[in-house]
Amino acid sequence: MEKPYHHGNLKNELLEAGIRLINQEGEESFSLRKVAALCGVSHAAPYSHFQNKDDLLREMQSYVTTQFMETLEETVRTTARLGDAEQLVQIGKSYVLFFLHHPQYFPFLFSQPCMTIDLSLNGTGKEDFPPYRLFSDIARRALTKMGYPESGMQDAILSMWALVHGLSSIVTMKHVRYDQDWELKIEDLIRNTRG
Amino acid sequence: MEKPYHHGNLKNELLEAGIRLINQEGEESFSLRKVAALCGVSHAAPYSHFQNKDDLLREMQSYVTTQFMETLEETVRTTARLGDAEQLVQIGKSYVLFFLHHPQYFPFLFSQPCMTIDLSLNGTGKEDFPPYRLFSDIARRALTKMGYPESGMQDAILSMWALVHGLSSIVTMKHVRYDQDWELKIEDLIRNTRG
DNA sequence: ATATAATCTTTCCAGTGTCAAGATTGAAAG
DNA sequence: CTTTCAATCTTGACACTGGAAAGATTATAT
Repeated sequence: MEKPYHHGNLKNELLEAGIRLINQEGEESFSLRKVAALCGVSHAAPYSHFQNKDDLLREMQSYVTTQFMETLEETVRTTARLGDAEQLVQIGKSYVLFFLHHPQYFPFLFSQPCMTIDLSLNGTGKEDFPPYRLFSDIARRALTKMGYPESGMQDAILSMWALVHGLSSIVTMKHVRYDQDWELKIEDLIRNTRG
Repeated sequence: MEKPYHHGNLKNELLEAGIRLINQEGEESFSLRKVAALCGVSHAAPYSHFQNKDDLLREMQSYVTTQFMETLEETVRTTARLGDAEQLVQIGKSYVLFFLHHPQYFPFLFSQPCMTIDLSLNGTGKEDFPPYRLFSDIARRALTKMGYPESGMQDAILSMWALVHGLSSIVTMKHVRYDQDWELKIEDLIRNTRG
């Protein structure tokens, strides 16, 4: 069983091995050569599939963002019957839990300028970071049904997102001590906060 | 005018040159050797004052945290006459503005596990990240004066801090487009959100 | 079967963090 | 004032990193 010269599925394996590395050791000790070694391939092989290290990291971010979106969309589906306001709470919770379960993903996704979010008034939102866009859509629908005025809509959404995103940031800090159940706490905090 | 063999004030200059580097080029392209070169000193000279690169970075974080605290404490002083609730809003605004004005500081301070925050019930808070502790103290006083029950106090503080911290995170993302005045918006958002 | 393009390896280079050995100097002790 | 010593700084080395260049191998199209 000789190892073939051509790997066959190297690009995907590089992406997944890279993400595994991020999860285990964090962004700091990440290196192209380690990822190549994990795939049993020479240190320059990745350059056939990625322009450079940053390109690999960007595609990894995109890969993780897709996972993130799938998690959120799953939550959208399973909470469809709960009503808009409660669904919004659950999306927020799902958002924070994703990072609670994968703490390394938060700095990985947000330290670098990986995403675009257009908060300008004439922005279409088409190019926005998909998780933000999903949260924003659900929030807008919930607020609209609650009779929230369109004038303060974007601000309200922004402040709710800031809460959820800030909680994610806090929950993923290594040196934050908390002796209770984050999952319960997160839900409480989101539910009891109104923009 | 020969350069003396002994620099005289190298430790402080390394810290300040390092922080200048962070502000200009960000954390990514930061290197010990560049900092040494900026101080006109050999690449191994920093090892007389810091154990290693991480040690230098930690002291830089501590230095920046002190600046941050001075900014917040200045705000505490200048808003003392405004009443507790309004003072809390201004502290929150000051928190976010600090990072709006120094965007590189946010990932620099919070990507790595630089700080301790004890949210457990029996925590004294003595070892907490000072800016969080200051915010927490002001918030507790304001909420108490407003008759907020002690039972939900920590949660309320946490959710307000999450908002402020999350806004800081959002405001410092390079690819967030916003065509209006962040300063006004930040104040609005904090003022109109209630835990 | 041959040519071409894609994929992978090898080799090299500059830059990095870190360590060890030595050079220079300020400050304390005689 | 001289000697000693510890602090500070330099030089040189090492392993590791990202990246470029050139060549080897193999799949695919013609």
